[in-house]
Amino acid sequence: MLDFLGNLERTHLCGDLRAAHAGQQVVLMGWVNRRRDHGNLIFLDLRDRSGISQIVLDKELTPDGHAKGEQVRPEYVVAAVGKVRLRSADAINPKMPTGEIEIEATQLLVLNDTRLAPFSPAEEAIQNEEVRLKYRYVDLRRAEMQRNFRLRHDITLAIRESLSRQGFLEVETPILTKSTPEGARDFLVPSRVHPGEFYALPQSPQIFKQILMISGFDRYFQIARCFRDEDLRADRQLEFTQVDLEMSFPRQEHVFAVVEDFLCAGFAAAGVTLPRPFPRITYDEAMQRFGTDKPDMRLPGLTDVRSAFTEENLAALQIDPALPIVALRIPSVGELSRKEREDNHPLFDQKKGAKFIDDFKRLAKGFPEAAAKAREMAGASDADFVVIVAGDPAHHIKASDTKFEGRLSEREINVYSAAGNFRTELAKKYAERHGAFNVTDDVVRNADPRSGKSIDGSAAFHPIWITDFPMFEYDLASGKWMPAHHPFTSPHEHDMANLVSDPASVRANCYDLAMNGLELGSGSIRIHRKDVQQQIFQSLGISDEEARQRFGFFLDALEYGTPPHGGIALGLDRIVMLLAGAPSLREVIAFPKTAKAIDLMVDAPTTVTEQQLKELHIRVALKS
RNA sequence: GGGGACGUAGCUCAGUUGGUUAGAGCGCUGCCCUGUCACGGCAGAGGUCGCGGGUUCGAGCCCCGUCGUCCCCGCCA
Repeated sequence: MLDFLGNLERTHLCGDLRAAHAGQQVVLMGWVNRRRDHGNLIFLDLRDRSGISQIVLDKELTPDGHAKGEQVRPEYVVAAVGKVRLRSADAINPKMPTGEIEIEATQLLVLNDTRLAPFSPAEEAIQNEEVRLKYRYVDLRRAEMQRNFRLRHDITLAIRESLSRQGFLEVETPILTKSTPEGARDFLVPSRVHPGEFYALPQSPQIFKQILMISGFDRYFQIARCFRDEDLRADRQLEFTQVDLEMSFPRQEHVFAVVEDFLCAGFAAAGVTLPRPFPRITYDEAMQRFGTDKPDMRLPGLTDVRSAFTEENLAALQIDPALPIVALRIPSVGELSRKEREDNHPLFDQKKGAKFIDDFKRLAKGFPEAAAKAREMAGASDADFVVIVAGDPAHHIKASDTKFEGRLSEREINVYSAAGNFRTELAKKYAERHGAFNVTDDVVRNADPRSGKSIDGSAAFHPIWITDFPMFEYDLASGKWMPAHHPFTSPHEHDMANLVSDPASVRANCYDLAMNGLELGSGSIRIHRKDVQQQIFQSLGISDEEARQRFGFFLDALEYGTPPHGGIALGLDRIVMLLAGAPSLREVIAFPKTAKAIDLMVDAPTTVTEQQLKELHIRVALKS
């Protein structure tokens, strides 16, 4: 028999009670986390979003409440009325924040019962992701998930406040809009009113925010939902949230300062101090030092070990002397057996025209000096695992040989990136041995978001700006230069003259923010002049007609007094994921989709009725 | 589109070389218990071994297919 709430009002949250509340009359409401029945004495752990308090139901004190206590089961929703009392010294539970007190109940109301869920929110996460997502409402009751979403709220709020303080205005842009030029597949929404025509969901508010600059808003931001119809990953969902911003008359410096301010504010909200300014490196430097444009700096970078080898060495080892020769080092891995090393070989990307040497014993037999010098240059101790990565003359891949003074060629980048990818994969595999990621786990675990205290995150989180990306990338398949970014990215002013003649030499005025091996965001100074925009379209092989059809409205807008402007967008979900120490975005998104793009709780997507299709002028033609 | 891992009770898992009636812990149900907090004790229920097909005297185990979840490549500036 269930009780009505009546006039009863909750006075406190379960997790807030302390010894100081002793003697106070309280009313708590929540879920039965656990029940311990000792016959004439029953303990209930009552849980709400704040935590847990112990309710004592004594048959002598409250025969009625005790009788209800016998009937309740875990996850029943109850209200407990009673007095806070200090526990006797031997009954104190030091493991609980509320362990010094308990509620001596005078009344227990059973507000609702429950079906038995397939798992208990009182426990750790179960392994079965399918069940967790189907019963997401139960999963979200778990303390860990409650913590993640409170963290997400705190971070988002701090970011909003920071941007508002810096003069940014939050403006909402349409969800039903037109295909945007972000390169991913669009989600389309059929128009009922306009047969055969479709809206697209935004991949980002890109064009709208640029137009807001033309409109004179000067500084815009939005915590914006974005949609991309691409396959999912642990760090990629179909819909995700970006901290999106744009500002007028900026130099790159200004964008960096704004981002560093709000990101530090977000980290501070999570109880972590991030030192400023963030370090910066160019794209070429990032490739040389880490073999990737999103370096994880918690591990040693790549070392140029060319000088460890003589020309004869290189010839004997069949290494291309014209390409980089680098060593990657994973600390404290210990000596690997031949089988262990061979198991690692699939982790090396064969398609980059590079080869590797991971058998130092063998190398030392043939080339003792080179082997010793290479290890020494890489700063390797005996326990460190070192791999040499170099160009393979036997597997010369198709790539551009175009080489500009002071810039990396495509081939060089390929060798670096083969080394960088191998480094990342090995680092993941041997994480337990080198322990370089533990510092991040420790900081995340010890951070106390709402305490007002902040712990030093400088060793745990490594933000880094990557600048001076190439404007174009050589596409092996088509043999053409393709845009590396969306077509509104401004080239460097002094590279502008080479746009058509030497596309490979042109650097883009864009930048990425990376942290711990994750791309957090990406932005650029935009093109604000119609003549430059036309040149870019031309060099990208986009015809006037196509440009007009896809973004004619935007080209028009550009002609009406467009200020120089630029901005950036950071993945909010990823920021929260890092600070929650979560292995997947699903842990920080309330209702995420599976790797096959299914929402298991609501069961979406589904077919729709013929009537709905008819109204939308849609006919479905499935491949048989 | 491709590669890999997993799928046995509600959950976490074990299951030997293919061999009788498929096990454990937790959870669940009932009874007992006034100081537990992962309470304890006694008793009990609970299985289409993801699904379909095949091999075999015999399949949880072998083979083929399929479905689902996860991870990765492609894709996502």
